[in-house]
Amino acid sequence: MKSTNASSLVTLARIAGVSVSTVSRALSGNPMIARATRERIEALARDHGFQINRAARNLRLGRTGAIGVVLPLGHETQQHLSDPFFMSLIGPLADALADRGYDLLLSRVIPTDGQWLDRIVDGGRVDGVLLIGQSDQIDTIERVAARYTPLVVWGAAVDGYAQLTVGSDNVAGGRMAADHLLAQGRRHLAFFGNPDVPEFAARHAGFRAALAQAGMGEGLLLPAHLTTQASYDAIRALLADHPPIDGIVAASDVIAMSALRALGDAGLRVPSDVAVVGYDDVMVASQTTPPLTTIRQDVARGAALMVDLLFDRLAGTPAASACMAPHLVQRASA
Amino acid sequence: MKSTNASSLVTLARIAGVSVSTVSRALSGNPMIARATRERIEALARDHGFQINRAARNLRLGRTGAIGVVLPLGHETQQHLSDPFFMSLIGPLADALADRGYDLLLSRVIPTDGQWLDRIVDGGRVDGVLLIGQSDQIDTIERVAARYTPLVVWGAAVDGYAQLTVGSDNVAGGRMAADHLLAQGRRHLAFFGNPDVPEFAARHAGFRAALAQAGMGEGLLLPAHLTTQASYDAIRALLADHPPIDGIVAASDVIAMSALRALGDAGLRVPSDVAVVGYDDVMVASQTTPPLTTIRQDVARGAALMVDLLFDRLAGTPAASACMAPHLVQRASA
DNA sequence: CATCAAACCGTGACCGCTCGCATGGCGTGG
DNA sequence: CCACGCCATGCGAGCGGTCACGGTTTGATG
Repeated sequence: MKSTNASSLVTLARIAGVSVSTVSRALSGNPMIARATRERIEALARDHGFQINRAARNLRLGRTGAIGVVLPLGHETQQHLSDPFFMSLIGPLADALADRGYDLLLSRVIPTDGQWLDRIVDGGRVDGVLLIGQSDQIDTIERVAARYTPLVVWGAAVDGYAQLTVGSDNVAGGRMAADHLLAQGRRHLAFFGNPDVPEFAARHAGFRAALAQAGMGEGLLLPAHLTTQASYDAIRALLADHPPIDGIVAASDVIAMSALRALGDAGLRVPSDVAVVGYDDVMVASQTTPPLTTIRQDVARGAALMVDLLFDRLAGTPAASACMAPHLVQRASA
Repeated sequence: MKSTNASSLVTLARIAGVSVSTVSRALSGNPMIARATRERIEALARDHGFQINRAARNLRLGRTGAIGVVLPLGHETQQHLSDPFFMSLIGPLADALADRGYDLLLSRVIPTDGQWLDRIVDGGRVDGVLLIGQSDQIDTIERVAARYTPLVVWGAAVDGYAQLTVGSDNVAGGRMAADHLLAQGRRHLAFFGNPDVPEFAARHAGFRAALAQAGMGEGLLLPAHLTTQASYDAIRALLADHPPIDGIVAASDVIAMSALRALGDAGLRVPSDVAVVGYDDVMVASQTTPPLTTIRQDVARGAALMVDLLFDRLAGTPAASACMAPHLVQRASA
């Protein structure tokens, strides 16, 4: 008997022969309503395809019912491409938020001033914010996080910063990548990635720690940008000097892919001449030639964690930054 | 004087010394309000960081202020990975909708029955729906499109179907890819892709048309799935028979990348032994080895078009499906 | 100086929902 | 048999806007 969509609670109430408030309570599972009544009303609602008006409900409850998911694109102003790793977080986030009855309000921002995040949290359009990556905006984020609690960011937990973060242990990941290369007998390692991005800085720190521990010095640092063309160019330029490199740790798979291509174009073979390990294990990492050895982060778990922490914050429950252990996925590039 | 967020129209009205309705009208640009008054109120609103409560506004106006962007994942039930091409559409869509003051409500659905789209459009949570891809759900989409007009789908315009679509000319694209291979002297062509997806079917049609015109017969069809592993396996299996293939048109870049890897693993060189052309020109297409020759679709323009058409529909203006010309991006794989 | 439009602005109802409080019905002890 | 308490339900205000309608100025005009 799927009839025309009963437009409001009053319609349903009239049909059921009870008051509006009874219907409201029945549908929201309020125990004050007798079981029989509730079940009768629920059945009626189902038959008439009735769904509560969220806008009205949220207005009354003084909330928006939406969570902002924002992608800051601070480090890549020339192109609008977003990192495939971050894009892959969005799907699981959408699912997790939907499970909790919240809408996901997506926005991308290219930070032009220090106020971009203030505008979002003060806009009154969301009950909380999930930041996908710190980009090079960690200070702005920190300032806002100090006054706005329902904010969770994917990225690095940096000492002295209070922002609530979820991420993998980037130091461990960087170390893992370097150790893997060292274990293969590689001796001249380079790290490709812009250390202005906190996650990359942490990976670089892990990389250096591994080298230091092995007594291999500092290693080389190439602060490659995230855009593919820029990093390709930078890598080509570096390679032109024929530095004695036999192992590369890339701060992301995207950079690793640029490296793969640059190495190939420079006549170097991977992994025989130089081994490459990436970071993230994005979907295409297994499809490169050779398939990319990389440090995997658990996207699905990370998304779930971010949402959990955010709702802890919304509920006033104390919440602590979460750090997940990354692990090495060995393929052919190293 | 950025003070505490003036919480409502009445607060601002009190501050401005006018009535609530005047503030409402001033802020919505109603010409009934004197210019001076309006500007004064606008300044006040700005100073106090006041932003209109969208939930209340939308409730009163009887709309939701949100557009649903939905990713149907019909053809890839085992994995949740979404096609990078579709993911890349989301960013520009978010921007275009934000420009129009609408929120973007993202959801992914794995169609389990024929009602998934009905639930979305009848849910009353969105004013319109943008479907990212037809997947294998074209009939469900068509049924809903017949009764629900604010619906635009990215995909193929199929003869006899009334749904409003935006997409590139897939037949032309498929033909273009095949012609490119034929022009290089390739004679034994194969098409990799599942023709249950309407866009892929159209690309395949173009592929066959090109072969027919060149008198090269039908070509080979491998209905590869979209998941990378499945398509890789299928391609390896095909290659194991050593068919006389010297050119491959892949229905998407993701499939092309699987093909590249499968060919390499089978000891075949690209492009000398077999040339490969992909479809979409996703970000990583330029990073494969060899870089992928592919058929490019203009994502940004497509996103803008989808939003334009949707708002035409919302306004009651007649709108027609749009078809954009694809073009060949020649790199090294063919 | 009275009159009247035009131009502005204020009043109040209402969008659909939630929840504090009032109310009705019924079982039970005195 | 009545007073009392408790449980299930109804009443109505109000969340923050919008807009139809009516009221008040203002300036031009007879």
